[in-house]
Amino acid sequence: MNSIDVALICKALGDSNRLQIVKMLSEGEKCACNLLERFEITQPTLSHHMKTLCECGLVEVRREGKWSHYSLNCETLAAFQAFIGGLSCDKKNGECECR
Amino acid sequence: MNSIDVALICKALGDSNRLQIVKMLSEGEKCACNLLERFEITQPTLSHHMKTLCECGLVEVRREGKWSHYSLNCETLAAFQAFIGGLSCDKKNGECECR
DNA sequence: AATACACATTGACAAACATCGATGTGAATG
DNA sequence: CATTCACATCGATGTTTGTCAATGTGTATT
Repeated sequence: MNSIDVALICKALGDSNRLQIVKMLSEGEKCACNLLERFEITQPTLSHHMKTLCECGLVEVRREGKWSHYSLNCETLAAFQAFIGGLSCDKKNGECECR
Repeated sequence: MNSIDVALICKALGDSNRLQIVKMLSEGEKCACNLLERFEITQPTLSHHMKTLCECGLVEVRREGKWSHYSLNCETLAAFQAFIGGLSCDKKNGECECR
């Protein structure tokens, strides 16, 4: 997973509502109407957020009749977790090479 | 670490330049001028990005004479990694309860 | 003290974004 | 077939954001 993909996912998670949605999906698959119940946003806004989450690859949708079931994409989530988990806070090599 | 803090960090990482900066800081402390060399942005823009990264707590600064040395904040990074790492893609509980 | 350097702040602006009401679409139901 | 339901799309709007040129601030150097 390259940096552009990671940045897209981070941008998607940078909205509080979308982060909450992802947290809910972390508990298991949810349909749109169940998600909508838990937020103080309108249905078009939720639909827009789900589109954003799907487009970055973090969320996938399973259509069944009238309903849309959303869940986290295992492959994307694992790659994203690997990227974030790979960051280190070591302070080594602190010399400034200016001038 | 609560969801608002995580969303702030994600928003900060949602810009490609800032994500690249964080990746560089993951290799060790860097001063602003060394960071500036590696991006095609002006100095005020870099300064603005560093402020964003510091305000979400992910980056900390050490001033030394004319130079500002930036590095990742271990505590914040660990908490963020724990949050992201805690997300699960299990598909359990997929029943839609709409009507 | 005058100058040069490293970085921050300000002000401006175009682009992107979150949100909503209105409307469209496809599936189920009567 | 008309209606209802679940969800997507469209168009509009106010807000946020990334970027830059200009300028300010504090430190080192001459």
